[in-house]
Amino acid sequence: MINGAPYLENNLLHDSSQQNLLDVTHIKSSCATCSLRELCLPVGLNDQEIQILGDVVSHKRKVRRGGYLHQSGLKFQSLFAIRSGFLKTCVLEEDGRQQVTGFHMTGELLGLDAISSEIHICDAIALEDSEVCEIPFTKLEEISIVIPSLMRHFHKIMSREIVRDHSVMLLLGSMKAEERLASFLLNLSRRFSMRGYSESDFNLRMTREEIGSYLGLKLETVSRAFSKLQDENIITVDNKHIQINDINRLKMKMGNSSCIT
Amino acid sequence: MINGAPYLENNLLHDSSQQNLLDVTHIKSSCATCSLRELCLPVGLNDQEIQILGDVVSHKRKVRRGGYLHQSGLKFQSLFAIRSGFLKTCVLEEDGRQQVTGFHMTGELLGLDAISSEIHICDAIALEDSEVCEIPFTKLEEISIVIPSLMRHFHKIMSREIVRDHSVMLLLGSMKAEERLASFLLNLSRRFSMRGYSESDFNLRMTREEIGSYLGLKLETVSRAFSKLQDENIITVDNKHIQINDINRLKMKMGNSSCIT
DNA sequence: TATTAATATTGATTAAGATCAATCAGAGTA
DNA sequence: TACTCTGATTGATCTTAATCAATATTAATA
Repeated sequence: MINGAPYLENNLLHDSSQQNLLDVTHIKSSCATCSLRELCLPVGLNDQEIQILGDVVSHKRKVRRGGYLHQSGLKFQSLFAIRSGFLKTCVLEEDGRQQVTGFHMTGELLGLDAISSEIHICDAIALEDSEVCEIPFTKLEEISIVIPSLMRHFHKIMSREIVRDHSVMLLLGSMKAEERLASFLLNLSRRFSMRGYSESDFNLRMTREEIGSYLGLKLETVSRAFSKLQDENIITVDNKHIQINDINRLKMKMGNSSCIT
Repeated sequence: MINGAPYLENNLLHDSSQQNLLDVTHIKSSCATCSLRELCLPVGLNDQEIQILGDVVSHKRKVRRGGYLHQSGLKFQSLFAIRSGFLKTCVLEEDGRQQVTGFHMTGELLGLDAISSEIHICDAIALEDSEVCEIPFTKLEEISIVIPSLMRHFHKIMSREIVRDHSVMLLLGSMKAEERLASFLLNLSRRFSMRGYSESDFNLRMTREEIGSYLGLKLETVSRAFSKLQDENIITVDNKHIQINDINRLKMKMGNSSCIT
C-alpha cells in the first residue's frame, strides 16, 4: 500500500494519513502491553518482530485537551505514535504568535523533525484528549538493525513526511485562499474516511485562527472562504461542524495545481 | 556539529547546507574510487567504514547544464550526493508551469522524497554543469545495518530536511515579498560561505522566475524586491551578480519571524 | 557580427487578502 | 439569569502583490 500511487493524491496538505496504512492483515499476534494495531509501524512484521517492537513502544501517555505532548526546546528522546485523539504541531514566534505546521490524528507519528538536532523545535498540543505511545528513538534504531523491514518502513515514513511538506509548500506558494481551504477540507475528509469516519460530515477540532495559521491566511479570510463555499452550496458550515455536499465541485475548487483528482 | 544550534539559524529557506557538514577531520583515509570528502555521508566514520561506504557510492555521473539528473515518474533506485555544481528540484504542473521546491549545491543529498513511493515525484535539473555520486539506496540501507553511526547520520539528514521544509512553509505562510527575498539571499550567502566562497559576493545560478517560483512570488515582484534592496544600499544587483553591502540590515529585513539572527 | 530568443526591469492598473472594527453566538462561570 | 470570554462572521478600507504592458538588457546562435 505504501508503494502505491497516493503520493499524488488530492492532498496538497500535510497529511500523515498515508504513513499509517496499518495493513492489519499482516499483524498476526496482538500485543498485550500496547495495542500496536492502530500504529503506523508494525506493517508487515511477523509475530516475533511484533513482539520485539511491542517491548519498545510499551509506554503509553495521555494528553488532555490543551496540554503539551512535547515543547520546543526540550530534549528529544522519543517519537510519539498517536493511538487516539487529535493534535497540532506549531512553532512559537518571538512576538507570541504561533505558526501551525500540522494537524495529526490516530496512527500518525510525531517527532520526526526533532531527530536532527535532538531537541524539539516545535510544540505538540492536543486539540482533544489524546493518547500516544512513546517510542524511544534510540531503541527504535537498535531494533531496526535487527528488523530491516522496520528500518525500511521507517525510512518511507520519513520520506513521506518530506513529500507532504513539499505539497504544502506548493499550496502556500501557488494557491488562492479558497483553493487552500478546499485542499484542507478534502485532506481532512480523506483522512477521516480512511479511519472509518464519514468523509462528508465531520467536526473540526481546530479554530479558524489555527486553520489560517496553517494555510498562511488570516482567520477572517478563512471565515470568508467558508462562507463562500457555503453560498455555492458546496459545503454546509455550522461553526465547527462541516458537511461536504458536493465533493467533486470541492475538488474542482482546488484548481489544477498538481492535484490529481 | 549536527547536534549544535543551527536549526534555528537565519535560514528560513530550504537549506541542505547543514546536512553536509563534512567534518573532514574524521575522515582518515581517502577513497580512491570516488572522493567522499565533499559528501554529506561519511561524517565520523573510521577507515574501514569509509571503505565500505566508498564501494557503494563509487558510481559517478555528470549532468550538463539544463540536463535532468532524474525525472518525475521514473523509478527511484539511488540517492544522489552532489560533488559539484548546482541543481534545482521542481514539480511540473499540468498546465506546464513548474514549481521549484529547492536549490541544491555541493555536498547535499537529493532524492529523499522518492524513498516513500519508490518513484521520483520531482525533476532534478542542473542549473550549471554538475557532478554527482550515485548511491544505490538498497545498498545504503544494507550497510547502515553494519554501520549504525551511518544509519543514525542518515536519519538526521532526513530529519533536517523536514525541519527545513517546515521553515520554508513558515516563510511562505507568513513573510512578505521583501522578507522572503532577504531570507533567500541570506540563506545562499551562508551556504556559499560554508563552502569557502564569499558570503557577500556571488552569482545566482537561477532566473528571477525560478526564485519567484521557489518563494511563492511572481518574477516581477522578485525583480522589484531586488531593486528595493538595492535602492536602500543593502545589496548591489547586476543581473545575476549579487553583492551584499550590509548583511545586518539584510537580516533585519527578514523581520522577527522565527529567525534568530 | 547580426539576429533572435530569453531574461530582467519598470510603470500602470487590478485583484486578493490583510487590517480595522462592529456584531453575534456559544461555552463556561458567578 | 446575567456575565464574561473566546471564537466566528461580516463589512469597510487599505496594502500588497498579481497582472498587463512596454522596454531594455543579456545570452544564444546562425
